[in-house]
Amino acid sequence: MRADARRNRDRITAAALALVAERGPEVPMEEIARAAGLGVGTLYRHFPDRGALLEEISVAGLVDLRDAARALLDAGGPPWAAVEGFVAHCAGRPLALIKALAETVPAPPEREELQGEVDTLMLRMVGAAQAAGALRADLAPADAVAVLSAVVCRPGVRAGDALTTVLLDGLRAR
Amino acid sequence: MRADARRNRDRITAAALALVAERGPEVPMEEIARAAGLGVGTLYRHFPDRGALLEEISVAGLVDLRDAARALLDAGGPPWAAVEGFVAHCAGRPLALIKALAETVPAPPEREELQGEVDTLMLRMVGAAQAAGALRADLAPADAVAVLSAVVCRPGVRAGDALTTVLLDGLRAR
Amino acid sequence: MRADARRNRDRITAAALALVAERGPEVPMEEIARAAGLGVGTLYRHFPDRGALLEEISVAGLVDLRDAARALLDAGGPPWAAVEGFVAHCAGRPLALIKALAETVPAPPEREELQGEVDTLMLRMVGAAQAAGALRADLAPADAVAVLSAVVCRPGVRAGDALTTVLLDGLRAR
Amino acid sequence: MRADARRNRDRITAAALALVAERGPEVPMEEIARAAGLGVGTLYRHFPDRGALLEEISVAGLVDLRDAARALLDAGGPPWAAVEGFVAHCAGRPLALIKALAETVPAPPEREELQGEVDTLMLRMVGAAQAAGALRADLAPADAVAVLSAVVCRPGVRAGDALTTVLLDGLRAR
DNA sequence: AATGAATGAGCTTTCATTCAT
DNA sequence: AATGAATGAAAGCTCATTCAT
Repeated sequence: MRADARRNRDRITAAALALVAERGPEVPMEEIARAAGLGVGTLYRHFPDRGALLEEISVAGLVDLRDAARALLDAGGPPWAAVEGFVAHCAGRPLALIKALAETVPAPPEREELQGEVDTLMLRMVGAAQAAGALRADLAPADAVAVLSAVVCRPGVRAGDALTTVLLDGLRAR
Repeated sequence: MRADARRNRDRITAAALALVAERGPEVPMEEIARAAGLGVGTLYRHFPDRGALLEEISVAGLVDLRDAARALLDAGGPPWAAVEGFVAHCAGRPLALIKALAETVPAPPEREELQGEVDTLMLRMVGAAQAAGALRADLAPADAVAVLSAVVCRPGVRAGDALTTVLLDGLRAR
Repeated sequence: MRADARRNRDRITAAALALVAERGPEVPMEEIARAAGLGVGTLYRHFPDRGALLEEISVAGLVDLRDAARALLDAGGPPWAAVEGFVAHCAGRPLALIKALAETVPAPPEREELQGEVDTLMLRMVGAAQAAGALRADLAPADAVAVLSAVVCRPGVRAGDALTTVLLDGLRAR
Repeated sequence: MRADARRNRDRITAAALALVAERGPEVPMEEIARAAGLGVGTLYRHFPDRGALLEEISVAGLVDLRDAARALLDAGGPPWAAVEGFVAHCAGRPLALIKALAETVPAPPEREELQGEVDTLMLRMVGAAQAAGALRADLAPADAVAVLSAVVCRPGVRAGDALTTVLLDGLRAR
């Protein structure tokens, strides 16, 4: 792939991410192109249709999530620190968007798989924290994961804000 | 207003609520009309444009919220019970939708005012719970309200589900 | 169907027939609409997409062909007269167009069936003429039908012109 | 012109001929280029626009036709044999396409002239056959030429097929 | 008053053509 | 000279809204 094509592709995904986050998944393709400083035709050369573009965005988000979860688990610190670190990592990322897209765009196999990896990693994270007695034991691991996901995916969450504080306190073993 | 007109109007708002909740705020007007068992023309007789219809939905939701909050406060029970009662009341209502609309559709004065009333009532509810020592005191009331909103605005929220439990536990004074 | 809708539908098919015959099956939909004195939206209300419109045209053409063939057979005149009459009927109709469409647009069951009826009727017509000793016997009936179709479908054929004269003389038994 | 440029040009016209015959005159330029194993840029280096490419195709077809007609006339065999030879020569060539293009693409002077030459040659061929008593005399030469064109321009024509047989028999003097 | 047909602006997508690499 | 990326105009189609029936 030519260097300029690569650069343009990246500009497009960045612009799309920003605009979709701000205005929803129906922003005119032309605006995305304009925001990327390109013509629509170029956008369509890189992504055959809107679906492909949205897919790219959601996949990139999941990759980021998976990598973060994996790094925290591999770091080998205290399990609860991994949970806190994960929440901090997610805060401020447009996960709401990614989740919304995951519901809108039909999932390609690639994304199914990624979603599965993320789920598995989060389950391990939560399970380890429970095993260490840091996370309350009266929740099924899957429920704890669901709680984490739900909070972390709200637009505008920030590490240390009231919601994450309450969430982490609510999850902690007494 | 004639009885049949009233009935038609109600059918329209019900259909719109259901369809917007299910398919997003861009559902074709024609589908809303069809779901209501009416022609588009009739829909437009009741609501001059899509904005007015969405507004109606969100206003109706806020009215319901305000009335519930007010009733719980007026009931005079223990303050924490009011908080739990509020969560229970909201369960199963499409508040997420209403909130989303509130961000999408420009707010008419009527809704601004309603929103203000709801905010005030929730602040009173939270303040009372803090005064009674039931709700942790290290949170600004406005932050506690934000957390409560987050609990209540999840689509599909149920009283007693994992997230509700965790967040209410996190809000409680130790 | 309302009277005005019916009228508009007919205008659309007439305009489409003329324009497609003149400029090929890719004429802008907007031009067809304009030629019919209508907006594009109306065109699309009647035909969900270009394919549906082309289909309508080709089906109408086949119906006409079938009816003509049937009438000539039922008239009970001399078999060769039916063949001549059929050629005369077809001359000047945009059958080339219909045939071209039949190759372009994927055939719906309705058209398959019509095509079958036309084929059957033409085979009967040709078979009768052979049985009567009017049409040369060294041609398989299906070949004779193919010859007839091919000539009759050329744009611009006219009854009595050189091509039809030569065709009929060439088909006649010596 | 360099040998490779020549080769590229020929590949392009061959690919264009095949694709246009198969899919109509609106095949994307990019597909023609791909079929020729080249980039679009190279295609445009050889032909300034689509019109020029189509023109090239139709001109090449007419040149072939003219040369064949001329050779048959110059061969000095029996006039009717020239007619049959002409039909045989055309079999398998996409003359229908060439004719269609001749109607679609505005004719440059070069093609006008070629067309004129072909017409003249065919008229001479037909005239000679009439003079020899082989071709029926009750047709104007131009009409006989039109019939001959019809024979020869069918896509898929083969010497000896049903239509060719019927029409040549129809043309023959009794 | 209800209906649903007509309108036309707006968005998606395609593709001829140009031009940087 | 060849390539294939970028452009933007044009065409298909959808849908909010209006208005004749």
